[in-house]
Amino acid sequence: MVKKRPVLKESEFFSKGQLYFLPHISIDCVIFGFHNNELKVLLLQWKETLKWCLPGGFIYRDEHVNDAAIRILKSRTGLEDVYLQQFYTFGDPQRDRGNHGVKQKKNSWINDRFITIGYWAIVEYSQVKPTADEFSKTCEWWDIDKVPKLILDHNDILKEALESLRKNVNEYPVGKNLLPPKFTMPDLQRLYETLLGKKLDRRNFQKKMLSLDILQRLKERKSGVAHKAPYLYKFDEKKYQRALKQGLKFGL
Amino acid sequence: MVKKRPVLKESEFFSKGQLYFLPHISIDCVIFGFHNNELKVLLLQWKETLKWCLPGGFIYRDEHVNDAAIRILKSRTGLEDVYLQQFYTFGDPQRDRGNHGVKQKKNSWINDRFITIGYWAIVEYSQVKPTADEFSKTCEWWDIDKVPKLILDHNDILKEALESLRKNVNEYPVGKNLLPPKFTMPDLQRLYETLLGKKLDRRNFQKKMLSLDILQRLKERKSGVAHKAPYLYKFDEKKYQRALKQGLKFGL
DNA sequence: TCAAAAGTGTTCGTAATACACCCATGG
DNA sequence: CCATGGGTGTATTACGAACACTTTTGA
Repeated sequence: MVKKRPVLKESEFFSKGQLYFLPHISIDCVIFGFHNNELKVLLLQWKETLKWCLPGGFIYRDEHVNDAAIRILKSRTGLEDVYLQQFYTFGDPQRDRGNHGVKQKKNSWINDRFITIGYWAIVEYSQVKPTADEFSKTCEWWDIDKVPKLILDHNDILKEALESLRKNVNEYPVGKNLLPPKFTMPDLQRLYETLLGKKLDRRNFQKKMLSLDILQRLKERKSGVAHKAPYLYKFDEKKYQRALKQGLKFGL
Repeated sequence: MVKKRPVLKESEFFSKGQLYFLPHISIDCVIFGFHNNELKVLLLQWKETLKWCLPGGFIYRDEHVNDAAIRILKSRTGLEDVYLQQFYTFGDPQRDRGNHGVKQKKNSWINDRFITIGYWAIVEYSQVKPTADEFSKTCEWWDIDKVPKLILDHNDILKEALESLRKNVNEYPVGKNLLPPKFTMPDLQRLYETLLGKKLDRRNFQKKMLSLDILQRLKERKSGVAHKAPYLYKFDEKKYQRALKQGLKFGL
């Protein structure tokens, strides 16, 4: 169980000269969603500079790094129990060499060198309530192809996260996390096509997905659509969990 | 180019009360070798407690984390330019919960909580000169199946490293790094069998390896062996590099 | 009524798997 | 001289890729 932590304002980061957080170490989260057949990523905009960045935060001195990532994720999305994956730790001493830094206060601990631990998460778009933090003006979804220049090395981090996610696509059924509970086969295909960046054959795709034996076709069809109405599917929870344990391969 | 760093004794870790290294962050290296058809890992033994651990170290305040890993690796093996891979960052606040800690000096910075960044390396066994550091008595190769209880969570780290290495086996030709320049096809097969933990068919293995078109068969055969003398192979440097760029799949 | 999208099934080629024969060597 | 390990080739299978026809729907 993850310990509850108060949300601190910057003025409360210190107690008797002692920083609540570990110095020099931060966490950055790349939060992916899927909507309108587009892959989205959640970004924050700084109040003063109006520059964009990945949601991130620091680690309490007695907090598990993974718990810190969960906490940060929850504070920006409102979601718990999401698929969250640590993918790389960025340790360049000049991570701000691109000159998109956010130096704000002189001699602040926040201007020290930071090593950042990168996590990515896949979440159900419609469930997310994007929530800004104390330092930021807004928190918004961005189309992955339209992401602006971010602060520090956050564009690099995003790039690496995407690569890591793509590698996972063939080993983990990401649909469960990125799609709503009920979805159509074409929906699922769009998702994979977007993630993999290539077109897939409709029929072979369906065959492969069904052969994994983790989907359950519902009797209903999608209503109010043009052309022939596609069936709705959902993940069969039991089979899904069983398949996860023994590790399933996609090979798309 | 990696900056040269002096090897500091513990008494020299501080200058005017300022620690040379980043606090709370360490690096641990899992260094793999292959010898006598067995997968080996390089371990250090502490002088006082005689407990074993992974080679590790700290990060200079202005040093790239990857460079720190390279530096640590070189100081324990004498090798540069090895295949080194960051695989996970371990962030449990009670990493010493197993009670195999090495608390030595009270109130020392070294007893603080540490987050450690894990790297694994694959090296050519015969090229390595295992070298102990200031704190350790010896530095030795251990059979991967006979590794003793290590300090802190180092057994976990080793386990994760092995898993990460195994995942890489199918995407990276590890033979080049783990075998001597000249080797036989059975040698290569033993390596893969050890890494994957399963027997492979002799003939299919050879077919697959040759089909990758990165090996070059030499005219010589291995001498002084019982039974039919196997051919020697080496990696064709050009083809090897070309294959690496376009990414080759093994599927073993 | 017809274009566009969805459901279903067949063929084909390649790649993985299984397996058999001959050759060389040291004990 | 034969048991053991190594070199090479072939049959079989499985899976992914390519592809065709029918059905449904709203504009």
